[in-house]
Amino acid sequence: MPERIFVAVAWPYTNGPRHLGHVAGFGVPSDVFARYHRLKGNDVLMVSGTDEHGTPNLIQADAEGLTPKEAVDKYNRIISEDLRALGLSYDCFTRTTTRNHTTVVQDVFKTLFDKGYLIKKTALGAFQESTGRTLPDRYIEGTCPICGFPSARGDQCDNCGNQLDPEQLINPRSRIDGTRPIFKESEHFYLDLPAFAEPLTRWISRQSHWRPNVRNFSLNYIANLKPRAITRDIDWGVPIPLPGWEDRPDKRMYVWFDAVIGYFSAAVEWAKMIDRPEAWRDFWQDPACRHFYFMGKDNIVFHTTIWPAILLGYGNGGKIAGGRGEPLQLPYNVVSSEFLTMEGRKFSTSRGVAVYVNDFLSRYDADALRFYLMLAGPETQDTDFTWADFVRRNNDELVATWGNLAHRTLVNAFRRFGEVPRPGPLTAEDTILVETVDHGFTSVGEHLEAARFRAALQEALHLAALVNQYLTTNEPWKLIATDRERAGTVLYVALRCVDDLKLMFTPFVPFSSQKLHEYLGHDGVIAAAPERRTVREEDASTHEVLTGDYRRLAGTWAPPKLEPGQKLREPQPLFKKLDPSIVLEELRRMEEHGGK
RNA sequence: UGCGGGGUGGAGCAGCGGUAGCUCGUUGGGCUCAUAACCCAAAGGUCAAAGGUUCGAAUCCUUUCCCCGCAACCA
Repeated sequence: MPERIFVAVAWPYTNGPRHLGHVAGFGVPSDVFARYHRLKGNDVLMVSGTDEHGTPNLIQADAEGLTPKEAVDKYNRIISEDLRALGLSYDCFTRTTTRNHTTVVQDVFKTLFDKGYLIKKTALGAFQESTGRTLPDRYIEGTCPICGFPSARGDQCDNCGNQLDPEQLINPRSRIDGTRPIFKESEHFYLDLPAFAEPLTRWISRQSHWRPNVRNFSLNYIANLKPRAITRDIDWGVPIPLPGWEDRPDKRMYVWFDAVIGYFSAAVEWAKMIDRPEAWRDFWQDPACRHFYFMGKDNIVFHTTIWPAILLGYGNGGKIAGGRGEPLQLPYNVVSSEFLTMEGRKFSTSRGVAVYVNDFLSRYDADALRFYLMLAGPETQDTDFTWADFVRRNNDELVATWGNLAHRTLVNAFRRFGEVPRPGPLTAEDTILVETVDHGFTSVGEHLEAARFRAALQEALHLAALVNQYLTTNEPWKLIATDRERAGTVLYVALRCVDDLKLMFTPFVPFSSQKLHEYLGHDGVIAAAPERRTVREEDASTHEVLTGDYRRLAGTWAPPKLEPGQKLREPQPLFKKLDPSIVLEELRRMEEHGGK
């Protein structure tokens, strides 16, 4: 029976193009997961979008001499094009500046307010005089009152390590424009997190399938919950839907609050987009629908405590859910990644230690990157991206093991038979190989189910190696002269296995799997590509989303039928071998951009 | 500084009380349908450091060092 699977992917921030570290952590893993579930025949909804409000976006806009809207438009376009080119199959990759998102966020806010989960409090905040905007602690610097370090930040001194409050700094100044910040009292709404401590504790305690560290960490965090501000003094964000607040240009929702609600609003948008405006309920109000969240490790508690608290508070209330159906679903699991470093250093945009996705894809294939990230990426611990390792894994593992298997099998079969050969009687060895590879749907599938992507890919590669071994031992290219039927049988068995493996590799390397599908003489799509589409909203505004039709696939997560006599198409190598000289080239390129 | 995670051959990982194992890479040999797979052999680790428990420790305990995240109005 098909299951419903909701795949929620972290929202990239629009203050610049995204680099490999960003897509390594959540982009590619979530897509592999979604593609696997679709092949299994499950009903998948995968959503995300760009996170476009907040101070860093404003600062970026100022730096480029753009209005905030112009700047986020620009980066939304770049980022969504990157994700499309990577083949990330979102059902709805949208943005936080849409009409729909505003409506949903305001509904959640209003509902929490009506239910008494919001607290009004006054706190001392720092402001930039020129703009009247809040100045986050880390954007203030000054002389450390403890050690005298002249460039201590408002939250802590990098020299002596002491934590600070920004008003303690001597000669505080804004890191944005150098002016002296003003400290004044300001009134804000806080989410009453302690009110949810008990239900959250009960809920998390039951999540025995979470990784122990995620669970323990979250329980530990809940023990010290404090109310958390959800509004700010800023003019770029979702307006606060309360009398006396909604018309104030200087008060907006805090960006983290509006962004996290995107998981819900994007599903609502998707439902409208497919002209079934209630369809989001299938995913958000069906207790059997499992929600998987993909993010970097720095975001875990957000998704295990703060976001669930908002969902618990909202329940099935508000205008959107409208008192109908079940309360909104809580996360089933959070799949967090560790961090990727770049040639031994942290990614740093300002220091030029970064490889941007669009830049990377202008020279290398998406599948090569996807393969590398899933095999050597930061799944369970921080890992280092090096160009040398990228080249090696591409050439020695992707090209040599899987690409070569597919190619040698196809080339031999195509040249000698032109079609899938009709097999004679299968030997015990033939049968065992086919059964072993068929079993991959179980073994690889179990790993994917549990989000153990590296293990899943290794298992598929291992099976490919077995088929390589089989071919070498049975030598159909020699048999062809003496025993054409046996040669055909061996090639049939190998093609059968390649057809199996094609499906197992599809979630990882969709572009080449689709090509292979066609070389094998099949029709239809097994790896649907996302596309950008324009959405028009009620207020006539438009924006672009990344979406696609992924529901009618010409393949399922099970041994396919490969009919003898099916015409093969002329094969081409699936992957490109990389010249080792690119390692130096890329390192030089990085240095030119300031990386040292 | 607190809390949590991690430090095992060149890389990625497994082992979690009985004197280190897997995959890839490296070196030498064989074979060759193929974007060279496959086969055979070999090199390479004082398991971050020190102390302790034990007949015996990557494996348990203590301390230290290093990396990372959270605490910190960063999203």
